[in-house]
Amino acid sequence: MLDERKRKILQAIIDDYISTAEPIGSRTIARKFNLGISPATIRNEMADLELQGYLEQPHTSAGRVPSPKGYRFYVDCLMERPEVTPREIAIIDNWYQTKVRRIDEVFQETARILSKVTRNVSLVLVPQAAHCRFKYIQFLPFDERRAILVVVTDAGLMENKVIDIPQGLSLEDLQQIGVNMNQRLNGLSFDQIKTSVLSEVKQSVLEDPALFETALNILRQVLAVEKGEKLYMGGTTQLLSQPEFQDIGKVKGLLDMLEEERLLCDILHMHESDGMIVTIGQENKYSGIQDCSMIQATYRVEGQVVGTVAVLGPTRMEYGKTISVLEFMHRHLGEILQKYKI
Amino acid sequence: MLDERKRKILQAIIDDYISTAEPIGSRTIARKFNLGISPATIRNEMADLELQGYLEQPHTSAGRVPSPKGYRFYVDCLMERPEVTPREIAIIDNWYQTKVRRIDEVFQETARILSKVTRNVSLVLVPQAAHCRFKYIQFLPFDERRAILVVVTDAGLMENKVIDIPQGLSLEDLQQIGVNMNQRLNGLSFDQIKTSVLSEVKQSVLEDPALFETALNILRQVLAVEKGEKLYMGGTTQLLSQPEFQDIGKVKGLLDMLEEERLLCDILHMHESDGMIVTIGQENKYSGIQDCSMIQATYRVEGQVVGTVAVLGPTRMEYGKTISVLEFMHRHLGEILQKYKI
DNA sequence: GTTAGCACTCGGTCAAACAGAGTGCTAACA
DNA sequence: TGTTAGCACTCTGTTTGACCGAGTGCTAAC
Repeated sequence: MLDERKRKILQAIIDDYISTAEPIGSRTIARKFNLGISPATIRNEMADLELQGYLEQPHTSAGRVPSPKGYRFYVDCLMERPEVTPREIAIIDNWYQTKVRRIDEVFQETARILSKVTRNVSLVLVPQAAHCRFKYIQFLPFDERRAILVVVTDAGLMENKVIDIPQGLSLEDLQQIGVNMNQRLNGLSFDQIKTSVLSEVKQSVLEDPALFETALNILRQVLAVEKGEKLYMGGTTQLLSQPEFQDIGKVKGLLDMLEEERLLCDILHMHESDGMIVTIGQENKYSGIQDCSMIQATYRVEGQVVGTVAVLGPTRMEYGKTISVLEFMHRHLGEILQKYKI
Repeated sequence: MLDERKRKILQAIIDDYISTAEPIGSRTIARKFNLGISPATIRNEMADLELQGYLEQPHTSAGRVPSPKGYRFYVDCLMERPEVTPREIAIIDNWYQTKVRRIDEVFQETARILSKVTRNVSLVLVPQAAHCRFKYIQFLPFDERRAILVVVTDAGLMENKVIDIPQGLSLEDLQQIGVNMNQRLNGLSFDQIKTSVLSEVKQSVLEDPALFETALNILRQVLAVEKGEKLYMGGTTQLLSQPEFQDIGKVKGLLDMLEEERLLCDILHMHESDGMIVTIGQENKYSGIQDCSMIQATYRVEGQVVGTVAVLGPTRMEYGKTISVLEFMHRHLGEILQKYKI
C-alpha cells in the first residue's frame, strides 16, 4: 500500500521529527537524507502521504508532522531497533550492583534506571501476589494485646502488620493456628489461596470451633496484605525537558495524574497481554495521556503475571530505542530476580 | 525602629503581596485597606521602607514587593496567626481515620495532608532509630542457605532482610545468637546500642569464640538496617500552581532537587533546634531553594529527635497559616503515634 | 505633617511590517 | 510518464513603534 519510496520518506520524516520535535519540510528532508530525489518530488509524495493520513500539517506552509496513523505504521513496519549500547549496559549493570539489597529495591532501581536510560517516565508494576509463593506465616510477640503477623514468601518477607490478639486467645493459640494454616498453604500461589483453598481451609484446619472466626479473620488479613500491588515510578521530571510539555498547565495535569497510583494501575492493567505493547496517543483509553505514548511489557512465568514494566513519554518518542532498552531490562530483571527466588 | 504606621503599611503590603503575587502600589493599599491616609502619604512611607531595606522595587514605576528583610520582619513581628478552621480539622481527622493502618502510613499520610492543607510541598523526615526502642531480633527460616533477619521495635516491625547463613552455622546457631543478643539489648534505644553497648556485647555474649565474627556481622547488619532515615514527601506538583514557578526551567531544577533524598535530609538537618524555624529565601544555605522559604519543626521526646516536619514553598508563602497548620499537625501526630507506642 | 497635582518612567499590549520556511502549481525536461 | 526547476502564495514568529495604564517622586499648597 505504500511503495518503497514513500516508506523511505515517511521514515525519514518521523525519524527527524522524533529527534527535533519540529515540523519538517521537503527541502530539509532532501538535504538531510540523501534519498536521491529533489524537494519537489518529495513534496508530491508528502502530499500523497498526507492524503492517506500518515502525515499532518499544523498549518499551510508549515512542514509536516506524523499523524497517529503515521506513528502506528512507523512502529509496526518502519522503525529501526538500535542495539542497547555497551555504555548503557555498563550503567545498568553497575547500578544494580551497587544499589540493590532487598527485593523491593530491585523494582525501585529498575524504575530509576529505566527512566534514566530512556529519558522518559518509567513505571514498574509488581503484583505482590504473583511473583512469589506462600511459604509460611508466623506470629511474633509484640505486647500483651498485640502480635506481629508476618507473611513469608519465596521472594523474602513480604508484608507485616501489627494485629490485635482476639479476645480470649493467647499468642500461643494464634501460633497454633498459624502452624495449621502453614501445613495447608505451603507452596501455593496467592491466586490459588484466594480462589480455591480458602473455603476448604475454613473447614478442615480448625478442630476447635471457637477458633473458627479468628482464623477466618486472620486469613482475611493475610489476603488483604497480599492483594496490594506496588507501583514504582521514576523520572517524572523528565517530562519537563520535552518540548511538547512546555505548557505548565499541561505538565501539571500529567504530574497530578502520575500521583494517582490507582489510576495508573488501572491503565497498566488494560493491556496485559504478552510481549511488547505500544499504545500511541489517542489509542489510550484514558484522556489524560492522549498526547502520550506508552510502551509496556507484561511478563509471565508459568502463566502468572510477574510484573509490568512501562515507559511513558510524548507520542514523539524514540520507539525503537525504548523497546530495545525495555527488552534488555526485562532479561536483566529476570536474572536478578533469580537470585531472590528459591 | 518602625513606628506603628510604617508597620501597618508594611504588613498591608506583605499580606497583599502574599495573596496576589503582584507588586503593589500606594493607591491600591489606600483602596484595599482603610488606614485613613492618602496614597501620597503612603508613597512617602513606602519610600522610607524601601530605603530601610524592607521593600524592593522590581523597576521604577512598578509597585513594591517585600524584600528578604521585609519578610523576616513580617515573620518575626507582624504576621497574624489564623486559627486552623474546623473544616480543615475535619479533613485532617477524617483522613487519618480512613487511611492509616501501619506506622509508616502515618508519616506518608501526614505528608499528604500537610501538602493538601498548606498547598505547598511537605516533607516529613523520620529517623528510624530514634522514635523507637529495640525489642528483639529474630531469625526466621527461609531456605537451606538463608534466613530472614527481623528487627522488632516498640513501634512495630521495623525492617527485615534476607541474609546468608554463615558457612558452618545452622539456623539454630543463629537463633541462639539472637536469644543472647536480645537479653542484652532489650529496651535500649538504637543510639545506645550503637554508641556504648556494641563492644560490650562482643565480649560477654559469646561463649563460643567461633561465633564471634558471625555475631559481629549480624550486629552490623542490624545497625545498618537501623541507621537509615525515611523521608516522606507530598504535594510536589503544588509548585506548578504558583505564579513564581511558571518558568519550566526553574521548576525542573526544583523538582530534580526534590528527588535527591540525601540532599533534602541534609537540608533538614541543618536546623535541628527545637520549635518552629522559618528560613526565608537566601537564608537557605543550599542555593537550589534560595527563592523558597521553608518552615520546619523538629520534635523531641526526652531529648531524642522524633521527627522533622517541614513545608517548602515560595518566599511569598502564607507564613502565619502554615505555622498554625504545622503546629496543629504536630499535636495530632503526637496523639496518633501514641497508639503505636507501648 | 499631610495631601493634591503633575510630569515622568517603565512594562505590557496591540497592530503593522517583515523575514523565513514551506507549499502547490505550472511548465519544462529526460 | 515521472521528475525537476521556478515562482507566487500562505502562514507563523519576530521585531518595531505607538499607546495605555499603573505607579512613582517632587513640589507646592493646605
